Amino acid sequence: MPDSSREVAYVAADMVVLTLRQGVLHVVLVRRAATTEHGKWALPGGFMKRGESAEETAYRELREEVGIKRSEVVLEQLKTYSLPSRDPRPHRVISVAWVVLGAHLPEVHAATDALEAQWVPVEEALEMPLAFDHAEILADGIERARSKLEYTRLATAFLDGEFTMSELRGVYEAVWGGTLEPANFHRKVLSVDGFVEGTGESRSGRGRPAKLYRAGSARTIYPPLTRASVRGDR
Amino acid sequence: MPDSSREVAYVAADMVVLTLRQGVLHVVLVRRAATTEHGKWALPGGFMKRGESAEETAYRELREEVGIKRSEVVLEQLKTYSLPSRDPRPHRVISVAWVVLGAHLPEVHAATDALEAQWVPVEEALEMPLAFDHAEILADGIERARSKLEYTRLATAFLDGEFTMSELRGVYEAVWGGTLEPANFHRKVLSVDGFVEGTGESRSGRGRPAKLYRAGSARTIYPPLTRASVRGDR
DNA sequence: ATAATAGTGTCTTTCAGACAGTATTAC
DNA sequence: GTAATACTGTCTGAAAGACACTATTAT
Repeated sequence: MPDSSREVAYVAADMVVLTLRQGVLHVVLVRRAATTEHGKWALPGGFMKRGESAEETAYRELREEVGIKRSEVVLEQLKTYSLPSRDPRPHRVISVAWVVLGAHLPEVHAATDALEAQWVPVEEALEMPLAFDHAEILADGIERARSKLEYTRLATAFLDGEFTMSELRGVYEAVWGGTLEPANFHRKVLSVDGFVEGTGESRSGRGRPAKLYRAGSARTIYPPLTRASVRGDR
Repeated sequence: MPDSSREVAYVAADMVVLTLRQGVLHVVLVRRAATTEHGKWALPGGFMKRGESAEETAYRELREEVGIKRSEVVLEQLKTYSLPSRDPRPHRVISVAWVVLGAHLPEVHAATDALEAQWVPVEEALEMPLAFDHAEILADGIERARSKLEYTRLATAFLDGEFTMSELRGVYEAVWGGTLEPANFHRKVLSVDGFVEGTGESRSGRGRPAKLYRAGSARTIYPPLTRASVRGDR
């Protein structure tokens, strides 16, 4: 390539990995072992290797850094962060950020490039100082998850293959913060074509058994569910 | 950087530049002068230079390649394309794509790195074979513009500082394809707090003078306008 | 039976869509 | 005046939110 004024950059994939734990939205944070920003909390992520796409980098780092398998999660590209000031190292590093959603994701363990890795409630994580521009990425990622719940079936990515209506409502309540009126939620979800489909089975718990559903074929929900309907808890 | 398995990449900014011309949505395409994909139609774009962010690259290329000034447009980051197969050259090139919206953008002229540059109606452009993965980027960009009109004030980016309700409706009709019921559109827009604000002035045309509005302070529109309400023209 | 959870019915209000009708200009 | 465009009023139907009520289980 002739023009040496062109920048050459390392490409990182950084991930906002979200799951529900005891009904609370959590995100994975790792404490950095590398010398740059050593000891600081950060989002998990790593560098794109030769021949990889950024998406493959994300999947690989999920497995290597936090022990999460490709089949357990749904990936959604968030945004690319490219300010020269975002990384103090002399070479340029741009970050392609991802939102990663999964059901019952396992405990995370620190791999080689982290001193520590753990699930942190997002409300706490949003208050923590993070390495690089990861606080901004985290905030953008949470907001993306919140808004995508409105008009896509994405909430089902937080649940197993079969789930109850209460569990689905619980996802919305956890991600949006607050409560939703059960009757109206129920009616709304069933009125949207392809959002969920009944399995015919039920699951017994403390009270009346709940019908089970699985994710339907619709990718988007119209008309959307709206955050306007959350009732101010939390 | 010790690990040589890390990929190093050139970073391109490619742009889906949209404007309305005689009520029809148009996009800028350029015919490539470079040897790679020579002569093919492509989205305007170029490589990130040293010390630039990808956003600055986009603004610079807009000016250099198609003669559009920063103040004339609104930029919105679309997505990053990073498949190794997306560029035939031996070094990696990833593209950070942008959607660019402007009012009455000028005729475009081919700069040094293009044989030709012109405004093309998007319906035509979507049918054209384009260089690299630009056909996919274009389709994604159009869809982004269409969906963002629903729940943001973005439509005003296609208009001058002061505009009539008909002009605003014309933006929606051009981008979505079809017609909207004028009375309902009018009522809806005015019912959304901060979407537009009246200037007190009017503009005379062939019929009754139309009140002028300017963009309001709201960034998002709630409840959204919906594409469901377009009446099937086109 | 009671508590607990799941699910239904129904009332009210809001708002979108249709469309008839009025207002203000150019000619 | 007429044509053209801008704007308003009003009816109807769909759907959201509130909430009372019924259903089915475990204990």
